Order: sequence, then C-alpha cells, then structure tokens
Amino acid sequence: MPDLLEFFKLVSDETRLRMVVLLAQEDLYVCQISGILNLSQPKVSKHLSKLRNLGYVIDERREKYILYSLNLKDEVIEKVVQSLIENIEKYPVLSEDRERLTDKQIHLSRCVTRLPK
Amino acid sequence: MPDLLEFFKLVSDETRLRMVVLLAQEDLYVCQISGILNLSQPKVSKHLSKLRNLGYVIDERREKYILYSLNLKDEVIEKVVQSLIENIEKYPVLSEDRERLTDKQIHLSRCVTRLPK
DNA sequence: GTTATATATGGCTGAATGGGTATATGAGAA
DNA sequence: TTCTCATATACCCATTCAGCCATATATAAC
Repeated sequence: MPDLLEFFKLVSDETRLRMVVLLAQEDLYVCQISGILNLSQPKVSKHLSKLRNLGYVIDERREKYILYSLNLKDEVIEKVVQSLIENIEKYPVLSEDRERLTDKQIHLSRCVTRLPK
Repeated sequence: MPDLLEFFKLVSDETRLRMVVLLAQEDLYVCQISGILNLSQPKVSKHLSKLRNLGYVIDERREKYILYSLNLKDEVIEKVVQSLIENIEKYPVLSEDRERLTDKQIHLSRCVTRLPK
C-alpha cells in the first residue's frame, strides 16, 4: 500500500491537490502554475519538489524554464484523478483553477519573458 | 472541495485507510475492528471518532456493542473506495486485513461475550 | 565577464496530529 | 445497586509539516 498512502498524503494538502489536478490537464512551467494558483514561487517550488521526489511529477528544462508533467505511476491513482476531473464542477476551487488555466492573462502573469516552443 | 480534501486527509493515515476499506466490506463492531487490525482499543476508538465526527461513519448500539458502518456522502469518494476494493490484491496490507475479516478466530478475538443478532 | 530571470533550497516557527497510558462513561447483567 | 464489559476520552510526548523569508543555483541576455 506504499504508493496509495503516499498519494493520499500528497493530495491531502490543498496546494498539492490543486497542482495535481492542474497538471492532469496540461503540462506547465513553474511560473504558470504560480500564476494560475496565485501562490508564491517558493511555495510552488517546494510542493513541486515533494511531488518530484516521490516520482509523481517529471521536470524537464526548456531554456530558462522548467516544464512539469504529471506521472501517476499507478492505475488506481490514475482512475482517482480522472474521477476528480470528470466531476470537477463539484469542486469550486478546482473549477476556478481550470478557468484560470485557459486565461492567458493570468496564465502568464508571472512569466516575464516569452515561453519556449 | 471541502469533502474531498477532508477525505484525503482521513485516508492519508494508514489506520484510517484500513478501517475505511474494512467497513466498506462489512459493518463491524469496535472489538472486531480492533481484533482484525490488531490495534489497541483506544487507538481504534480515536480514529473511529474522527471518522464519525466528520460523518463518514455511523455508529449504532446493539446491546453491549457498538456497530459501525460506512457512510461516504459523496459519489466521487465512493468511486474511489470502490476502486481500492476492486484492486485490493495490489495492496498487501489491505488484502491481509480482508483475509482476517473472514477468519472468525481473529475476528472475534477481542470480543469477550457473544455478539448480538 | 555582469546582470536579469527562473527555479530551488535552507532555516525557523507554529500548528496539527498520532500513539501510549490511564481513566471516564455508559449500558447490561446479576 | 453493584459489578463487568465495551467503548470513549484526557493528557502528555514526539514528530511531521506547511508557510514565510532569505538566499543559493542555474541559465540566458547583454
């Protein structure tokens, strides 16, 4: 049950739950996550590093930026996240995050230079 | 997202996750839970009270004993628990609990008098 | 090189919480 | 009532951990 407990512990923190749900919808740079969730950069980085150390997220450098993508290593966990997204309208915070995900203004508010790619 | 985070926090504790999965399979008395999980009575009681206070579990007195039953108030959460049980063989601790659930010896080891009903 | 931007990390603190032991409550039996 | 059994709770200890601030690292631009 190691992965299972580990995962529940991770998403029992609101910030990380929001991050996981965000990344389940789209790969993102740190500055984008910080902008969409309106959280300080160190806070975002610290939670990302926790996710990264446990392997639930993969980071890849793109020039100045670092792109994060989700890597749920377990079918059951994947099903759980999928369920959340399918029912995202039941969870106002997550829904609002999703709306901000499509708003380029907020989306890029903390990324000063133009993004790669 | 209140229920969601709340639930993840609950099951991010191994003891409570085991309890939830147990109760998802069968209504049980406290002494049975204590026997099956091999945990001290106060420990079991404390975690049950947490589950009860948040409404995820219902208690009902039956003579000397108190019967607990699961009460997941949310479809998504129910789906999550269902997934766990469907894939329970992937999680040794939970599988062993389930085996002990069918073993009357262990099952009743901490219930001194005969059970009601 | 120097500077600016993007991200990561370290130290500190306070709050939450799980575990154990002892004890309290409460219902049923005698 | 009195005694027992079943369960709940109180108290203390230790640990974990999120948040904040400051700072370090790393890449790119000049």
